Amino acid sequence: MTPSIGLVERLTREIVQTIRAENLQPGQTLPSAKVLAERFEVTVPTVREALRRLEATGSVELMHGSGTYVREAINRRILDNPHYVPVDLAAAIELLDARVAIEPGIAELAAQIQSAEAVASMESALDNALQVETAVPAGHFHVELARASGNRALHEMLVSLLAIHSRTQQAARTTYDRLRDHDEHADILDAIKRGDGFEAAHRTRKHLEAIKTVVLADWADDPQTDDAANKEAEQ
Amino acid sequence: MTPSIGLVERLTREIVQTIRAENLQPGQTLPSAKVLAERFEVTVPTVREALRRLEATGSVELMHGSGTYVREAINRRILDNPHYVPVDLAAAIELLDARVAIEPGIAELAAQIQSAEAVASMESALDNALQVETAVPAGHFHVELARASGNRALHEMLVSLLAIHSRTQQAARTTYDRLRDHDEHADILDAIKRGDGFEAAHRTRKHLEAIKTVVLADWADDPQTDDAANKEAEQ
DNA sequence: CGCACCAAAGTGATTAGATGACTTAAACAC
DNA sequence: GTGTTTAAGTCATCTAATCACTTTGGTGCG
Repeated sequence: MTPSIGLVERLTREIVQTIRAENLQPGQTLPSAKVLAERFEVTVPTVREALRRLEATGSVELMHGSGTYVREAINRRILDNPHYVPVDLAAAIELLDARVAIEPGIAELAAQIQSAEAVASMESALDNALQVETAVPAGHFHVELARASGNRALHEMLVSLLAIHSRTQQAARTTYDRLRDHDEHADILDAIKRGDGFEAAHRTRKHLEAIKTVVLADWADDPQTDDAANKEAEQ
Repeated sequence: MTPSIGLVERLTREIVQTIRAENLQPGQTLPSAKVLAERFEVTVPTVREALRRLEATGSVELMHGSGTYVREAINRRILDNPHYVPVDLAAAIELLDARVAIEPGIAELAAQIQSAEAVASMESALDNALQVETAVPAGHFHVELARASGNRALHEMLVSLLAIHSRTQQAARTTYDRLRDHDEHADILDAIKRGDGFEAAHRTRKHLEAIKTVVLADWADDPQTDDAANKEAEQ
């Protein structure tokens, strides 16, 4: 039924199934390439090609001299393209538009769920943002908000959007006021804690639209050099 | 500045940049592995590892005896995890919930945009669905709807969601009435053509919730064998 | 005893060359 | 002109070896 699928692809699936069968958790190591090669009766280069596939999707990480480690993304459905080359500001705006489209719904779900620990995570994220120069990953308020929705697909989508956004030039240039950001997050969280889904959604939308406005304003003040931007836009 | 990044990862980036620099479009072939090896002054196995990474994310495809082809996903930001092992019905419901959360917003955007060609694509998808046993990919009404939103990130998210859903056992078992599906799609499209974003969003939400109801009903009638399901659920 | 240094083992990284299998298209025969 | 055959190009996989990095455990000095 699967007549002509390559050996590497089959091997990749077998490795994934092995990880799941042996219940290997993120952080744990896989057997060495040599051992895997013997177990699946292939050679080391073939195993390495399979591992490179898994590496590209963040399912594993190959660490020189140390070993091959299972990574979180093995449990993710939605990923960001690690080979995507970010370009223009229009793409950054597009990402913000996407967030405007989906995050209000996420906030509404979070308000309905009302998980205690999720609320705690969001409060924690609220504090962290004021102190550490927290990057995009975990601990980010919007990520915790998405986690609080209880829907892993939505959570993974938002993580992906933010990961892509962080690779954009505009990410660093955006100068959204730290305190204002904090206050608006607090307002959203407040609505969630009250279980007011409608208000949480509304505040989230306004918050993101405000960010978008700032980004656009920054752009107007100091338009970037968009050599590669035009080529991307016309396609 | 990039102290200890592997040779393969660097090579992968260089290949992507080469593709973009030479403006290679999906369907076109890359130079042979041997040529790439000489150009970047590495050996063939190293090139192959880099290509396997790109293959895992759908950016390229290696075809035995033919060549290495550029694929559409090289322009995608959001991907579905090709190594994800689908499991239980709960995950399928989660995907539908995610769609309920984001698709109404997409429909609203589509109604605001009102692209003529996008509307044509949706009408085409409407007809196809009644005739061909169209699978998940292009031509699917909901995919065209997402495309009509004008936001590529949203479009890619929906494609990813549907791709994952298609790999679920429940995908085939869902027996949503073909005619009812068509009629509800037509109703959504009708609202979009009128520019009524609110109504388009509302009808989209109702449509997806109805599908969810049917899936749940199917499950109640004929509960599946969920050996692997429980392990996933408790985590 | 405790700490620093060092050596060895394990592992991944990369290279090298060779063989096999598949695809495509050109050359050829009919 | 059509069909077959042949040859070249390409990916697929293997074998073998060397290099680089990490970790660990010991060894010896203080």
